[in-house]
Amino acid sequence: MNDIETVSIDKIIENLIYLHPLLSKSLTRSIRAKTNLNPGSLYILGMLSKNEILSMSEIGCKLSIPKPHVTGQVDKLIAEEMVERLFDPHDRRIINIRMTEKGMEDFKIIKQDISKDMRERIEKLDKQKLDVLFDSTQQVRDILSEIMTDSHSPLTSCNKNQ
Amino acid sequence: MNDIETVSIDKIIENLIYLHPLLSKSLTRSIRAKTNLNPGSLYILGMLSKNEILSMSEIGCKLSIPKPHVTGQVDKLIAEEMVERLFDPHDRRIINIRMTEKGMEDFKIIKQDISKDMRERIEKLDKQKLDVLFDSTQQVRDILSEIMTDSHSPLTSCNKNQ
DNA sequence: ATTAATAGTTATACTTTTGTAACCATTATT
DNA sequence: AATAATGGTTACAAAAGTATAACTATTAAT
Repeated sequence: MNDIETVSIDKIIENLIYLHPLLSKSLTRSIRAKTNLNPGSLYILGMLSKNEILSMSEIGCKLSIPKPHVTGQVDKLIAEEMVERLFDPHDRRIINIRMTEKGMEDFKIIKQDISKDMRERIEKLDKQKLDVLFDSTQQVRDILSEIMTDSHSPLTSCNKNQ
Repeated sequence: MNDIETVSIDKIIENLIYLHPLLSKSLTRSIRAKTNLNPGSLYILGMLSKNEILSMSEIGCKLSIPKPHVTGQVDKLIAEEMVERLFDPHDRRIINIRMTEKGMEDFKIIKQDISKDMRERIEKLDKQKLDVLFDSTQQVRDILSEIMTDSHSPLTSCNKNQ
């Protein structure tokens, strides 16, 4: 790793640190204002929309949520009938979670609702900046999703008490 | 706003929603583990490193933090001697905040500390992906910083009781 | 001069998030 | 068969963020 790359990494991290509160406030605020769900359970929905079936542990692993917290969040989603438990025939300890049809429909609407404020801001951008934002968020997402979740590494990294 | 642009906006928002928990867990966890500060006060430092001087209200405005909360967070930073109060000669109601030398040095070290875990992951990327991540985080940051903070709009949008 | 508005603080209550320890049921190991 | 490890739950405590009302000091408006 040479000097130029080290400087790049510093800058990347600085960008991410700066970016986070901007996203955080906007998202959590509108999630709370416009849905009955809390941010955490919504992120589980997001993860389930990318991975059709996940066990409780896998959810905790991918989102870095301690296991007891996963139980609570999923309970809320089940109460709303947005996800369902599937019992694993091969290992009766495992409980798999999958979105229901209702969950997918609701999630779609929720995403539109919570994005309303942000949408109004984004709509003011000119075509060129819109394209840039589109491409760059996609790239950040792809790369971070690759390195930040632990799903690509052996299960051992997720076997802690979380 | 045509259909293609609408679809782009949907996708951008989906990307940001997905991105958020990935950043959130990693950052807040290491902030707690490696500093005496809480995430909120660190975000204030981040904002002050981009805007040399900000009043209490402007801080709350830019980070969407209610005013009483700003007081508490800044108090913590002052206790650590990382920021200082400057009294405005033109309007004695206003208290401006600026990072101290110590604050800048500490902040630099803190950033390195909390980025350690993330750095290890980013370092595994090949040169090409590193460059892409560098450019795209920069672009997301520039554009979001433009539209997500209220600093570009008339003060009226920040004069609520926050 | 009086009133209204602004900047910031104090105090309080509340919700959300986070962390941890102990526990049960099931499966794997020896 | 006994023990250890895993997946998940329950329960509780601590930390952080959020919201609101009431207050002081200062400035602006009439």
